[in-house]
Amino acid sequence: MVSSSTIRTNLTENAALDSQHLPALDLETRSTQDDHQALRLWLRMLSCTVRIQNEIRDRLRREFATTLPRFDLMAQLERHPAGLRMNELSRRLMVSGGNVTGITDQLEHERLVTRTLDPEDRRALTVKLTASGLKRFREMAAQNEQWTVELLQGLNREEKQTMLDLLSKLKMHLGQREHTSSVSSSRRRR
Amino acid sequence: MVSSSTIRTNLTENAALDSQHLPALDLETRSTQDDHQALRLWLRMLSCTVRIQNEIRDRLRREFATTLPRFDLMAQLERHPAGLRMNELSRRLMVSGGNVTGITDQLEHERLVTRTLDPEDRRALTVKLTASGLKRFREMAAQNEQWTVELLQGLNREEKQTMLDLLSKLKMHLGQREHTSSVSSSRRRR
DNA sequence: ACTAAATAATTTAGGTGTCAACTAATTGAT
DNA sequence: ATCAATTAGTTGACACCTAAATTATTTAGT
Repeated sequence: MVSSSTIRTNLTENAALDSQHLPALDLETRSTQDDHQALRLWLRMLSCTVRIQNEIRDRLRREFATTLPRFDLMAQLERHPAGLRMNELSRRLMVSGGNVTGITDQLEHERLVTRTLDPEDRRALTVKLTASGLKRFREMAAQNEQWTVELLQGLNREEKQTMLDLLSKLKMHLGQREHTSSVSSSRRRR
Repeated sequence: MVSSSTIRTNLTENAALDSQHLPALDLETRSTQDDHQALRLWLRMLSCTVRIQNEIRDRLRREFATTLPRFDLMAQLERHPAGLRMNELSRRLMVSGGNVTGITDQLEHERLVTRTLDPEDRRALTVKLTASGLKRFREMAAQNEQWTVELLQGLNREEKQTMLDLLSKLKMHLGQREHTSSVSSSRRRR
């Protein structure tokens, strides 16, 4: 559901010390320990993601003269042959509407997608892949899949599955927090 | 070691189906299965990272009127009170040198860092936090740590540790691949 | 010593990203 | 039926980010 975006976050990891089992700790130190654990996990996650993303960005540029945002937008359209509206793309790619406008402009100019007026709702547009857009995307997608396999080789099948499961859990909780936080934050601000 | 950056990558996850144990599969289908597994893992990782990053970016903007790249650069400087040179910052933040120039410009203008000439090497500059920069950073860092604890609440202590370990392993392999790939890619291209 | 190669930092051009302000169309409460 | 509020999309201003070119300095091979 996310889309190609530039990850930007604080990465300040401190290698080494991956304490395997933490035996009973003084309860007072526990919360600070947990804090550091969360921060370290976040930084390491970000670090890995940025590395992989930078590598894939480079390869897309060198091999296909394109960019990640374009690729991601096309990926969404490939899964939805009937086309998607701008706001749907924005939601799925997790970027702002203005951003989607810009990327769609590029792709339209390259004749890889089309914008068509929605007869149901004259405010809306439907974006679709063109035939050549689809063809181009499939070439890139095949390569992209191989690249991710290569880049994630460091983990074996079981490890990948474990991580996938943990990330699912995390994602679910992030999704839940979404509403409560937007309510509380808008309340906070007015 | 990474720094705040904008993650940009293809996210196209398909919710559901987190098959827990995969019993003996037809060997022929195995490789494709693995491919999809790697791709799904990558997309889910990206999805989670982008969400967390977006949330932290928003909070930094609202509460401190700053940005992630600025925060990340300051975080590096806080760990190195003697200061860092531009190329070191670039390496640690995993962004281009030109980018570091721009962010440093901003922070210097806000009087949060200083650039001083390195007497040892007249090409080089040393960037340091100012007193007010350090004060400001510590306020933000405390909040930032609380935010990450909150955002990663979805995983318990053991789960966070597992994920940290898996990411360490992944990161190590990514680091190893670095050389071989840069060699092979430069060889490929000329 | 001299000069070619390497290194540190900046600049430039262009894509990506945000937010906030805007236009146009639709919805919905009276 | 009307008109305020909402929704879809675009635009503008500005920050970030990269790759490639540029300047200035240092290093190293002869």
